[in-house]
Amino acid sequence: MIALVDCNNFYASCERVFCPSLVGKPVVVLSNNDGCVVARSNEAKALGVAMGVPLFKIKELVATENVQVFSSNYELYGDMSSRIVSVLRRYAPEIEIYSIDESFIKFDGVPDMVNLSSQMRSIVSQWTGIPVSVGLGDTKTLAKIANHKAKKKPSGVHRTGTDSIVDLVDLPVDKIWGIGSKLARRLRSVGILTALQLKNASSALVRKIGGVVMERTHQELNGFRCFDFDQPQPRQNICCSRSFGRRVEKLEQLEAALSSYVSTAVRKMRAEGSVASGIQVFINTDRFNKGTLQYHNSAAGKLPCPSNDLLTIAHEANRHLKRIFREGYAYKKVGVLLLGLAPEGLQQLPLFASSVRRKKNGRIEIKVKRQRLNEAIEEIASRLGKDAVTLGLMPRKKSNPYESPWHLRRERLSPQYTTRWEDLLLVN
DNA sequence: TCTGGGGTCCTAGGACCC
DNA sequence: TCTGGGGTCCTAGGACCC
Repeated sequence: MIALVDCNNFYASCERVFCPSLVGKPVVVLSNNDGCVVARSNEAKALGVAMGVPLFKIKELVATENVQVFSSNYELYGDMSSRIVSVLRRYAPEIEIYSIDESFIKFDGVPDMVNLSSQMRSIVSQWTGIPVSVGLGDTKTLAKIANHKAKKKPSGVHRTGTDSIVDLVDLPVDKIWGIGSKLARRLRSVGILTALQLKNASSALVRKIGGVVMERTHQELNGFRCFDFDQPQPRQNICCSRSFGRRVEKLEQLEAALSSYVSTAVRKMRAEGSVASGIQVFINTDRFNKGTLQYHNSAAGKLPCPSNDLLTIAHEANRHLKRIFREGYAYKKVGVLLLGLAPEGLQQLPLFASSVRRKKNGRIEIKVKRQRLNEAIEEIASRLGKDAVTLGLMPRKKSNPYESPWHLRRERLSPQYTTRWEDLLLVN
């Protein structure tokens, strides 16, 4: 049996834990730059606030209904997420963290799963303050469907079997995990509208319409596991990009933003102990602003040799940016991807690299000085915060973030209750 | 005025090999 | 008239997920 534990309205619930006066009120959490709604409390859903709607489109509703609006506080949500996982681990021989608010748990051979799930659910709630729902099924796909049903039950726990006709008969195909809008449209065109119809369709037909991907989903609906538990793998790619608070036209400002994103991406990569073999840089104008000239382009290339050296990568990124930058556009976004990630130490060294030395003990040492520099940067950042040491291209933090137009808008940010001493709540 | 960010997997097609 | 068969690797693009 597989359980899917999913936090209810996760970001909105996190805000509530430390601000109980929000309980019972409509709460929404916004995407970066305070752009779109990405989480809603039940009360906000009841008011008709749609997932992904831009804030400016619901401004009136926010005012008339007194909707509580928050910027994304990823420091808080990330920390709450790991607390929840640590509670789940007490119950779970095997757990796969699927996203910031969802985990799969393997419970093969455990009797009375429903009872255990209820227990687990109330402990998570008691210890972290976050409400979760638990879906149970023989496959991940069925556990997902069960979770869907669990969300609507007061008990918050539901089991879906391959024989649970009632769970499948009225479930539209696009609500199935792995079936998005495109595949759903193709299925509807051959008269398959519900999960039950898909389950009972022939493998050949499913294969023809949706390829091997949908065939796996089809198998899973019939109780055959196709998606196993993944071991946490180091990532293959790391991407860092942001939309700007305002439009940006100057190359220097794009360079500043890009080098800041490169720093973030390289920090993540180094934390995973990986090196990148290539990078890609992309820039976009504002696709929503039809009135202005549009331009989007990207440039990619291999690094001279696989590396996790900040200065090398920042330099390459900047070179790519210059290749694709065009004068006369109002840019909205820039980003960098680190590609072809592999564990450090396994990479092939360049044949004639002069910077490679062999030490007495036989270990190969690459660019010793640069390595020390990177370690020093990390050390400073870990003690004094990630903005304490920056590349020369990036302006130092200033009192008014809008002096550099690419900075994020985060006007409704709650405190980092659990990760910053200054933000700890005071109890009288 | 204002519309997010970060991933994975699969497939098709091109370039190349013998 | 008629032009093979089997591979690998890479990239771009599409589809999906949260």
